[in-house]
Amino acid sequence: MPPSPGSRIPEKPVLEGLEDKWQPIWEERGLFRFDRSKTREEVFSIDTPPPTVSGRLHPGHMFSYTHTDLIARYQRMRGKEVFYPMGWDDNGLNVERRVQLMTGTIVDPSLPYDPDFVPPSKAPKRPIPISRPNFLELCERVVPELEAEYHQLWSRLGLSVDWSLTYTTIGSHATRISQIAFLGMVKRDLAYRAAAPTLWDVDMKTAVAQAELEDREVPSDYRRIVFQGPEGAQLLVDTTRPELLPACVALVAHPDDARYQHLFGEQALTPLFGVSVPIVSHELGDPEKGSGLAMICTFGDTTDVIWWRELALPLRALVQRDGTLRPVNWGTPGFESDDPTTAQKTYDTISGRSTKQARGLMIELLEAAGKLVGEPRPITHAVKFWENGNRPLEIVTSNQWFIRYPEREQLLKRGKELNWYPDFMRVRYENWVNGLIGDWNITRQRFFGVPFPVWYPIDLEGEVDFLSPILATDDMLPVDPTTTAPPGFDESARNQPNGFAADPDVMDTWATSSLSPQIVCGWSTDPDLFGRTFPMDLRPQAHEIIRTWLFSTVVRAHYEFDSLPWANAAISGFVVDPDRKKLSKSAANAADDPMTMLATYGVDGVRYWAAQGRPGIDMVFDEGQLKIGRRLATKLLNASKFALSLSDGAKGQPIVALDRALLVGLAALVEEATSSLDRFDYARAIERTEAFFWPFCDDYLELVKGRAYGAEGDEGTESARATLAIAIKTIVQLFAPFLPYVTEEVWSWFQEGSVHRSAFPGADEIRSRIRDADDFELLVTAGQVLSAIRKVKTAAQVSMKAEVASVHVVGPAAALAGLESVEGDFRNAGVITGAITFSAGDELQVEAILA
RNA sequence: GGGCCCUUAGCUCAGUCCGGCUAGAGCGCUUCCCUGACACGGAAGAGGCCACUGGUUCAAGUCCAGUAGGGCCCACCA
Repeated sequence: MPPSPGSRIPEKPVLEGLEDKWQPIWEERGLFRFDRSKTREEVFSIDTPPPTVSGRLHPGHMFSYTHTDLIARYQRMRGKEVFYPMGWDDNGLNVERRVQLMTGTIVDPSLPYDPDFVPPSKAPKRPIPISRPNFLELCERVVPELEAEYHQLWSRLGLSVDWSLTYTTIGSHATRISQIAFLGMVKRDLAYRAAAPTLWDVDMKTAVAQAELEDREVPSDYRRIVFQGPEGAQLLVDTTRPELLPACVALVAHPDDARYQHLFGEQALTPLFGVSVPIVSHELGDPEKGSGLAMICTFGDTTDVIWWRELALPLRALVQRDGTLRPVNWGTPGFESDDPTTAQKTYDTISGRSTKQARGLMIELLEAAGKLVGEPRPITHAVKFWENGNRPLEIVTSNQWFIRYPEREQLLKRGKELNWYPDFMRVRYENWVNGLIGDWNITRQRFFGVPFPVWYPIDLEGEVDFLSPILATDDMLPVDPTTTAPPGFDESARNQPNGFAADPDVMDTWATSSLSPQIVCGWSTDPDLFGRTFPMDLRPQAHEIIRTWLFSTVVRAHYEFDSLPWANAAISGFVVDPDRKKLSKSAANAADDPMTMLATYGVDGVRYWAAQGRPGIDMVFDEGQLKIGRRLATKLLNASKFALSLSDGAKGQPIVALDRALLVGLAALVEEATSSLDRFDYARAIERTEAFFWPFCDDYLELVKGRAYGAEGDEGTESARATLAIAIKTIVQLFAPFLPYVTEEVWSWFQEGSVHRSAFPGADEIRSRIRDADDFELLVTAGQVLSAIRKVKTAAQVSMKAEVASVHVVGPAAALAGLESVEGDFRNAGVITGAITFSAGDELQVEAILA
């Protein structure tokens, strides 16, 4: 028997302080602790996105993470044991860059470890070069600080995460899982090492994956270069990259291009370098572009790579990893020339220069030699950048680890198996799958990341064989090959002839993130947990990383388990500013600082705002919505207080027609909220609940409060009290996933335990209290009558408690029959002292005369 | 170049799947009311060629075709 609420309801309930009151209690009681005795059928498991801890916190973080929590709290109330871990993505280039900026350091792998190194308190202008081990130490110190910031925000926001299940993508567990999965794929020949042309960021000096590319429009100039064709003919070739002329390996045109048909199979001579190159045809040649004849260089862009591969052209690579042109001896194999002396003299001018510097010099040289035709023609074209980079990517050839992509059809089939919310997001996945080129390069030439658990043999001459890896054994994992020797070797053989060399690289961050289900569910380490949580129920994430995180996770689960990693993917939208641009991380202002928002509008207010964002739909950041959320929370507090004080110890049954009408609407609401939340459409659920709640306060409460105040034992009074008790309990539960703090507070006034572990209301239970003839319309009509009476008072500019002498209601007979039963409630709510009369008519009309 | 989504009141959005009363809500605005849950409140009101053009239909915000604008994803960038 719950204690009487009267004693527990505060005189003046307020929102302030509810977070500080309840959050520690939830934590202390382990309310969201995962109970691993539950079976897979009883569990709802969530593959939480581990946020990259490198950026400034902004409203978008609260937005999408609230969405997931709404689902988690709902599923928990539906009786599911929710498996809701949280990860930190502290692995990868972004964090590495952040740590470098924060500490004012830069890694120089050639430096020895300095055990006494301490970074200056204020980051210096010029970064201090430090060793790789020193840098890793800094990361280990700084990253937890970054994570603490996020943890503070998440727990304040009321995320019902089980914080004992926290993981990091650089931690030893994630490292071990990444390495086990990697070695397994190598053994099954699903991962392999190869030298290949690779998109390369010359500033960060690392390979960049297709998924991290971004096109940017940049200005450039077309220059028209004169090649010498057969029999001295002049061939005009347009290019934006004249500096790559010495890397030219062929000229190409479309097979149907009449202007060049007679030249296919012939040779041309490059100007200045005198290199003989074939004239070839390929479908990708575009007669509309420039002269229709293009030079193929190794490598200027990804089309060059396609041409080079498909036409089996020779390699004449010049661009180095730092973005400069490497030294070349002209006249030697690979660089044959009709005139090696001129070629060398020309090339020496640009050798060692950056591609940009070389471009200017090459144009001058060509001009001086009379090999340029016409003026530069400025264009703007899309150039590939690393999404966080500053200079265009170059293409260099190096040794990299690749994961083979599954067959396209299989990937598309997985995409169809997955339930997408909203469904149209599947198209993005399919677009990406259909555009895949080559395999997935998972190598990064970085320092802060999961190392490859491999070494390479060194022969007697001291040459490293980078294509014959020595694999770590599973019992060694996690392993850092730069500090541990491979099986069968002693540390003294490191970097020695007939010894070994460590793989110098680390894995791409997605190579680890793609294993998030494996990491959290205990794959290969905790088979019992794995059996209770995998395949997971839900992957919530943003649409921008469908092509990366979602896609790569599907690939890994496909290989490892021949299944999907989860049944459902809920894709949230972005928070955008009023210009429809993604809310910029740099445009910081007080209004969109998360902690300020939470303090100003309360957590429940902020969560209300977030819940407006429907799955997959971007939402404009609007401070007004936060105010509304706060208002709703306050209203819930006050209305609950009132309803509970009236219904204290209610023992009767809802027998009055108006009361039963309310329950009809309530049951329908519960049904709609349930089906919406089952579809991850939390926005609709709260919208419907709110649309029920306000008229409940304004009309129903006003109508019945007089009756509920009545004498104990009176049937009408008992009916109103019983109905209020049912209604307020149900409403509080429906709001609970959205407004966890205020609902928990109200719940504590009249119930034991937490609302967040209570059973979500069922429509059938409510319907068991009503009869078929009951109709919600009665309440709607009664509300209209009440509204009409208020209108008269408003028009007369008098108080709502002004007395009404008489009321005459005209309306359809069916409506009137019910309304007559509400007469007493009208009297109380409308302050009607005189007669209330009814007469039949077509439309509802109300005439009220003030006293 | 291909694709997806969006366009409804000054603002932010429901309603479109499955066509059906006079197109809804909140914010903002105007006027009024301190009534015994709430003034961090309440009441009432003004405000809309549902982007445009055609079609289907007894009936179109809703279905079909096209156009324009915005956003995003993808693409071979000489």
